[in-house]
Amino acid sequence: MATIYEVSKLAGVSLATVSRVINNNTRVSDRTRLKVETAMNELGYRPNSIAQSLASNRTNSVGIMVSELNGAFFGQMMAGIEAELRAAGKHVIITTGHSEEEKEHAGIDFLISRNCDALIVHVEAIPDDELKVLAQSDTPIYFTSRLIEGLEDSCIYLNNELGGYLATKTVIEQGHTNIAYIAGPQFKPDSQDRLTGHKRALAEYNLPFDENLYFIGDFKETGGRDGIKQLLSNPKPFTALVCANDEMASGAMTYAREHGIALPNDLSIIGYDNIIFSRHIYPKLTTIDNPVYEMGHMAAKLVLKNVYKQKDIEIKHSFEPTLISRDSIAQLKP
Amino acid sequence: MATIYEVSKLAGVSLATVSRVINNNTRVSDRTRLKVETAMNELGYRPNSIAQSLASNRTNSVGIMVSELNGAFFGQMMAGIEAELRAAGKHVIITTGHSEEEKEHAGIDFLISRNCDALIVHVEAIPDDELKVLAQSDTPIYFTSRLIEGLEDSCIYLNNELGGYLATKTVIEQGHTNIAYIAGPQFKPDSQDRLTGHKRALAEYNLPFDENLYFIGDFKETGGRDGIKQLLSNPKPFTALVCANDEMASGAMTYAREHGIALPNDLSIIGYDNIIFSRHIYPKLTTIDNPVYEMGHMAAKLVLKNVYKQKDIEIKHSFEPTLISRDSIAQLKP
DNA sequence: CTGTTAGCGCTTTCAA
DNA sequence: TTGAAAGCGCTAACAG
Repeated sequence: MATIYEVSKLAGVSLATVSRVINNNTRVSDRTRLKVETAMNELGYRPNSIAQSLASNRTNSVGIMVSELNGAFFGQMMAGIEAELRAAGKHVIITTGHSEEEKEHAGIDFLISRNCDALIVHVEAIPDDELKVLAQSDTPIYFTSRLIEGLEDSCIYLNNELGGYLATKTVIEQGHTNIAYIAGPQFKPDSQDRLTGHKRALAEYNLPFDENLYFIGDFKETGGRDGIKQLLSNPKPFTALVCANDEMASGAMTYAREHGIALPNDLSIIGYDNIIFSRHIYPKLTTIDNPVYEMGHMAAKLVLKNVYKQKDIEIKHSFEPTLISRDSIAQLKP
Repeated sequence: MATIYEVSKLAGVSLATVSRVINNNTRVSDRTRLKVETAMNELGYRPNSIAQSLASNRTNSVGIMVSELNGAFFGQMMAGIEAELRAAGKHVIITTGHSEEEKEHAGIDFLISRNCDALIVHVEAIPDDELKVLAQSDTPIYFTSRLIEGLEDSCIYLNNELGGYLATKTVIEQGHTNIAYIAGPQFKPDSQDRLTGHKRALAEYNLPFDENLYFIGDFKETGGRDGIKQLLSNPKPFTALVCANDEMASGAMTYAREHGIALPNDLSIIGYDNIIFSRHIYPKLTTIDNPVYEMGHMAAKLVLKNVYKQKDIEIKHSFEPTLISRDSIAQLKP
């Protein structure tokens, strides 16, 4: 591979000049630039990005940590981030945290050690105060789907409390009063907030929160299956089921159907996230839209603005969930 | 951030010695090693991976290119690769090709320019001969889900012809003779092979291939919708529908149900890939298992063995698809 | 507008 | 077993 040195020799200029044309540094005469470019083409020269990074202390790469590489939610998130960053000539290094505190720490350490210019991370297990410590690091770090007190400017988040409220309110307004709830893992802030919203809606309509109608799932299909199974075995009957995400709703629907429960007539179900396949399951799932893709974009923009100093970028930190009405909720006839 | 130089001063040894303990180079006395390690801890020293890369000409990173970041198929692929590589202390740089020739070229160029030690790519648009040229590059490059003549040792692939054959044979054996087929984009080798298998099964049972029962989709839900809509409007009736992937099968199912077609009694449907949600749609989709996760693992192992010279790794280049029987096929009563 | 010259932080001969 | 020293390929003052 040709180096900058060979280019400079062939073009009859100095190293510095070659470097200037590589970096589009303005102060190069057109004639010189042409000479250099010709030499570069002739040699098939391509800058060594490692050397560039070492010398400039910039890698043009941003580290991403998601919980899982597969899974519709994180797919959307990554896609949103990558699209924006790539368009700006930056690239992403992706790693996973698997929602485990230790692995999340390892992932962040790893990304920092790769000299990323910035990090965009979706952390679920590490508590807020440790995050605040991490945020002191030389590497700027931004958080998705999470609002950390004191670090608001580094967060892009969804109003999950509102989403949880919306979901439950929606079924209540269809006449349901016996409403079961399958929550996500309670160490995850998202899950907590959604649950809080659920309780607020209940309270608003003077409905009690009943432990017999409550189950904590794992945010996966199995959580939905296990949840509805448990709920069905409790003494308390219910006509509606609110799930803290679409995967669990899907799992619950499959189980319900297998056990002769007609959907949505015998049981109304609402999900959360509006992941791609929610409209392809049967009945089509009514759910709460979580604009993950847009949030991914915004997180990337935040980096572009703060770290790469791009101008004219508007940042929106807080996103609002919206109701997506489809076919999985039946109006309860009195 | 502390550098190796400061560590060497504090430990009272040379740079070279510090470097040796970083790299577990054997020839260091225990006493010296201890001194150095103490100094490293004291300074909170962490090697600068960029500098390491520049000096050693090794980045410990492997570049991955997939078509999409979201999508169940690629999620599985990435997860398989990353899990294996990460366990070996290597990491991944991920980029996308979007199944477009130009973008795929750009993606590969980009990864090479990042000095990846190797590439694992899922290319769909670039033709074989260009791939052979790319394979000459200094950066070793491996291919998933594709068999390129002359580059067999660099490929991890599925026998898609067999899968296509299996799918169609399965519905034939349930008594169906009027079988529609929704193919994937025909520039993709996978799609071609699956179609070839379909035709072989047809031929084996002396069934004609009828253009009226054939549609080319886009491998997405919309392809399935558009496909079945078109097929239904053709004069030729059919009792079974073979889809070249699960997404399209799902789209077709949704459309069919919306139009009063009972599944699977009025129409049997079989998919391909066995992506996660295929078991959660209704009716549960009978499909052909595509062991993407395992293939991802294997691609990573190939890199570990060939590039990082790890011993005792068994490589399997060719994978076989298998039938996953679920509920979307009905036996045709004569 | 262009060239000179220090490094960036580390690895890797080569000698000792 | 250890150290000295020459780069890896490039950027970024600074001087001209």
